[in-house]
Amino acid sequence: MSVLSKFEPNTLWEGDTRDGTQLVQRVTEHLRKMIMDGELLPETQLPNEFDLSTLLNVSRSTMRSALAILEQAGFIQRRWGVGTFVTKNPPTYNNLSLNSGVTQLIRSSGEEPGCVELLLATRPASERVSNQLSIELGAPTLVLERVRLANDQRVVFTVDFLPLSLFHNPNCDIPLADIEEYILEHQSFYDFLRQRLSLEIHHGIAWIRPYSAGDYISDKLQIRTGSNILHIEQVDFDTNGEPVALSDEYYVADAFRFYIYRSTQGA
Amino acid sequence: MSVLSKFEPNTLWEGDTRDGTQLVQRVTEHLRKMIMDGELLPETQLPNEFDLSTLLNVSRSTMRSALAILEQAGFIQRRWGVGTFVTKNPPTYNNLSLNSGVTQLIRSSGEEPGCVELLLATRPASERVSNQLSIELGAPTLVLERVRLANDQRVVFTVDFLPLSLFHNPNCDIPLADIEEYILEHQSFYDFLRQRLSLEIHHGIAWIRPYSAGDYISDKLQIRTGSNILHIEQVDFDTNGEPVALSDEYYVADAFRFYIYRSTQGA
DNA sequence: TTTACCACCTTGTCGGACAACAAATTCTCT
DNA sequence: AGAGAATTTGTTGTCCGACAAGGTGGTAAA
Repeated sequence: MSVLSKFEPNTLWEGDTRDGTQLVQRVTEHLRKMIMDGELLPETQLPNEFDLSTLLNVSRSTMRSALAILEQAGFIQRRWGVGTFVTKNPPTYNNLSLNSGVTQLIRSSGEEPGCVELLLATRPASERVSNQLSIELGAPTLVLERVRLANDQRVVFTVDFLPLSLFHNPNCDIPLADIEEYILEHQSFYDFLRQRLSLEIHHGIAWIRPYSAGDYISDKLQIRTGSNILHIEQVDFDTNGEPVALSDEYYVADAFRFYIYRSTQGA
Repeated sequence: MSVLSKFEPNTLWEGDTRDGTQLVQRVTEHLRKMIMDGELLPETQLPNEFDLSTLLNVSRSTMRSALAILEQAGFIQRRWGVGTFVTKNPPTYNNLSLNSGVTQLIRSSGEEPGCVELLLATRPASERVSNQLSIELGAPTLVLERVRLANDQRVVFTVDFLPLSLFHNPNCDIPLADIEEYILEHQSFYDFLRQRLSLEIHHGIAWIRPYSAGDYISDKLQIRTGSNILHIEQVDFDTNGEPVALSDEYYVADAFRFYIYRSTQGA
């Protein structure tokens, strides 16, 4: 009963075609958020599919698609003839499968994000950058270096590369100062891309490797040279599958616990 | 046309209720395998949903659920009113979201897996082990240490912990020698659990961190003390959500490239 | 030549029906 | 009264058919 009531006030989004996202995605997102926010505790049984669909004002088909996605991602488990339950250990915290930015990662760890030693510049694309972003070698790119803070402690050093053509083209011309101002205030590059360029990041592909801090990075993070570092090299793609940004993230060892839910299917 | 023909010989699995797996899962698995094996190349358009469903002999609803899962996992992309396409960069290689064992990881990298310095023993559960496996502190556990080879090169050192009660209880009693023999021949612990104990691993939760090789590990992997190591601590769960095994995997830096597909949803 | 419209193909959503499965309940026989 | 079998109930899994909504390309009109 009390579980049912949690879904009550959601007759929303009926004619809500604002952002073009699909119904299934919005329902999936809604339920995932309820689990991540702790509204639906682990091991609680959800209402049956029919009730759920009527409560959220969608058909059972769409509800089932959403549930299938959530099940594959490890948030819920469905038992034929029994019911649907929130997983015992849903992948809520620091889940690498969810492409949240560094700022949110820090915030979800319950700490206060910050930023120092911001450095904004333009540089010609190196071979690696040009390959990953599918642009010409030497093409001008925007480079954004930041030392990220969690409760005033240096935990991550990030370097972002974006083709300069995104900000400086016949359609728009955004001065670097605007970008710097926005980043200093909001801290999130994703938000900037969405709000100012209406550019939506669809997904990222990350490459994870252990690393040893060189002089430059150890200086940025104020740790000893040779300290353990987790290096994440990530390329972000837009809805069309085109690369948008290349990011290098250097994490101080054990500053965060990164988890991955690994589905055993495909052998 | 040639794309259609690839689905031809699959009127299978109609009355095939062998393992109790759902139709949606089998279809998902089938398509994912086709993509991973290169039968469906990136950016190729799939047949429309109706044709696909008839070709694979399932309803359109089932097909759609499978497609939803594959889309969320980054293998395909659907465009309303246009069609369904294989992603530009499908997460096929060394995808950490798929819980394949080390043996298969090595094999999928095109190298020959091997194993040396196998060590099988029983030890009382430490605090960490007892916590992760939900067993009593000091309860007897099976410990399996292995140095894994890729083309005769030492690349991973793995340590697996399993409650001894799995192998030694009123229902069954498997001597350690049997386990050792099986592992030496087949190398895969997952296979052993499935075949001999009919225990299916449903998923795992991995924790990733950079590490520095101590004396013991550097000796096992024959690298310098203090070398960079990628440490993956993983707990595997069965279908009921109960923990089955705890594994520590120590990867030589850059022996493999680990990728993760990160979906940008949930912000 | 350019533009507006329209037909066609695709995916998205809906609603209902039935099958398969699990658990609780009831019934029956001892 | 107790134990086991049959039934009922509730849930998820699968199927079918219909229509809405978006995209593309061709066609006809301006």
